Amino acid sequence: MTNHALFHTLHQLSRQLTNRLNEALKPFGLYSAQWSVLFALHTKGSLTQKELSEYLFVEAPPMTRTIQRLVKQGYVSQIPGKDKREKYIQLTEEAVQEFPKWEKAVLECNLDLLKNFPEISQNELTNLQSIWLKQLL
Amino acid sequence: MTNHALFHTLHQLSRQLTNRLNEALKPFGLYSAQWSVLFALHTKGSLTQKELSEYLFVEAPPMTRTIQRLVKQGYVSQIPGKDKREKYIQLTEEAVQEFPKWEKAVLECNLDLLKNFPEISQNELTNLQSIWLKQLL
DNA sequence: GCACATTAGTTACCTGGGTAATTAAAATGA
DNA sequence: TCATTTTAATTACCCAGGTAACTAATGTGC
Repeated sequence: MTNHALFHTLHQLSRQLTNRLNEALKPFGLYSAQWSVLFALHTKGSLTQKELSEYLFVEAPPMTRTIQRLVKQGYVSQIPGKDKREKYIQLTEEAVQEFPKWEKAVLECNLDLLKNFPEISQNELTNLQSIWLKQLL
Repeated sequence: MTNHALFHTLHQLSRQLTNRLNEALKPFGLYSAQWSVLFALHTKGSLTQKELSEYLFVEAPPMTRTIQRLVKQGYVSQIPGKDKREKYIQLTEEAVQEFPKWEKAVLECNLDLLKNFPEISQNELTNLQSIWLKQLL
């Protein structure tokens, strides 16, 4: 069963990457899940929690928690929508100011993670993963 | 930054696979982390918790928890070693009996996950992941 | 032998993600 | 209109994995 190796390796890889990212974000008091939200908001602008959780393929409850932590840290604000069930989430000024530092740290982390892994392999890997993931969703 | 897609996709894939595996194990009251321990013990025989956590690249505390749950369910027993700090973990008779059912469910799950993903691609993916992971550890 | 360092395992507490049940607002339909 | 259903977000409670601090047993050096 070579299958087994496939699943096992993927799991290990995912954990390694998350751990390293958390390490890189530590100086800023941020965690990987928070970063994914901040990054999404930075590229997409204001989003409801529903839109955020759909975009990041995460269920609503963990999204609520991550956002609450970001609110507490002052990096994100919740703005009631016209539909009063919805809450629009957006970066605070402080977050917009700090963002470049965070992004730099993440990019350096990613570069370090990939430094001995040829770019061609990276692209192949991305392609294969995307194809598989698309079939699973 | 195509990098971003690489990390994001890998993370999504890993979560999908874990969720599906948990779904497949649900009828047996088992979870993915428990299965990885049961599988390791089935192929390697008796192992200390230290050996188990090193083999599965998991820290000691989560391993303790997973094992305690397996003990409670009667699928694993802890046997004090000659070195009284160590605990040897091994499958109970019940676990040995049930194992084939569990394995069948997992194999079917894996087959289903891979059914539309060509075998060549599977092998490429496994190779690329292994190479990358080896560089990270 | 005995003080000290190391090691296996545990405990407490954190983030990350999941489901089930709940609440409040909006949409629907007779 | 008003009862019913749907939906966004939350709460409570799981499992998975991480670090820090602790306990108890084993090694080490003097």
